[in-house]
Amino acid sequence: MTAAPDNFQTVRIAALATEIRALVGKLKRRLREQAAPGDLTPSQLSVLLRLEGQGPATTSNLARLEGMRPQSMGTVIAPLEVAGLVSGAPDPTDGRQTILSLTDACRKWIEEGRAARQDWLTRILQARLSPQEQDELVKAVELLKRLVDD
Amino acid sequence: MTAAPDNFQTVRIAALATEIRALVGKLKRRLREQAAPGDLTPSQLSVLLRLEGQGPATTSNLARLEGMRPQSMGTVIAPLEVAGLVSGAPDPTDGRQTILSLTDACRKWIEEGRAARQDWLTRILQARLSPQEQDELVKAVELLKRLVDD
DNA sequence: CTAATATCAGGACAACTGATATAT
DNA sequence: CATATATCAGTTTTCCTGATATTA
Repeated sequence: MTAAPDNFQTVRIAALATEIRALVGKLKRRLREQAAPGDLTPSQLSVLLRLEGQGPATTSNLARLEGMRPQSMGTVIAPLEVAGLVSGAPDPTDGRQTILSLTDACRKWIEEGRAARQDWLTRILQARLSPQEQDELVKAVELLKRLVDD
Repeated sequence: MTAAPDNFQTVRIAALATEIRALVGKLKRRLREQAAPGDLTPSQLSVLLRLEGQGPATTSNLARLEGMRPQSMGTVIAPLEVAGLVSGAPDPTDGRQTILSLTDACRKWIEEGRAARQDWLTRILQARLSPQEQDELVKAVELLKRLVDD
């Protein structure tokens, strides 16, 4: 009846992993169903955050960092260029590459958006979690980011 | 220069929401790329967990709980029935409905799986998080489940 | 010539919407 | 007849694989 502590730990973690899998699927569905027409996809948001935090990069560069194929990254970025949030300039030393960077309009948009946005996820985070719970969530997101980013 | 505290809070939460969006997209990709051929999708896992925790239910019932259309839930469940993890019996009092419940084989499979599974997510949770960080993550997952399940 | 970047074309998957048969 | 369940069929989205042009 009594399992070894190691085994108990493994069971606990496997259950956590299963919960995370189920949660990711549900969260994804909720985010999509609540999305307004002009909203950015999670992938597009991730790219903008990365360009903001780490400076200009190429398509292949971003694709590697996001764990995605260059072809897929191309389709993620194209709408961002059309929307004027990202602009591409040819690398002067390597004709194959195009250096992508945030436009000034995008930086402004990010700052304004953070202050003004009242979308579904922001609303329920604010309305249904205590400040302490919000802190816990911030920490957990950092943990998961570490695992996913490798 | 100094914003009101409320505004500061809103900015912080909006940033958290953006991080969560980006994280969900990346986690989903990682889970898919690491998935073995016979693995269940997040939706299927979520259904099994729910049937395990709350007992038998119908397709529409599950669809509502998961925030999904009944047609979509049908395609989620069909492979589970083929695999013998879920079985359907006609409701004796309402001929329209089919009551879905876990098979004994599935209960056994869940328990064994939790003890033995060494998939990608379980591995990195175990290898790259301290026990304390694992606890933090468990708490955060509970918080998000509460928000998503409504 | 080999390797890397970027892009074009088509495919797979998991959700979606619309329409239909059946039962309440 | 109005409502609810379940399912058939086709569409959309976002990623994928394979193939190709260009440059290092």
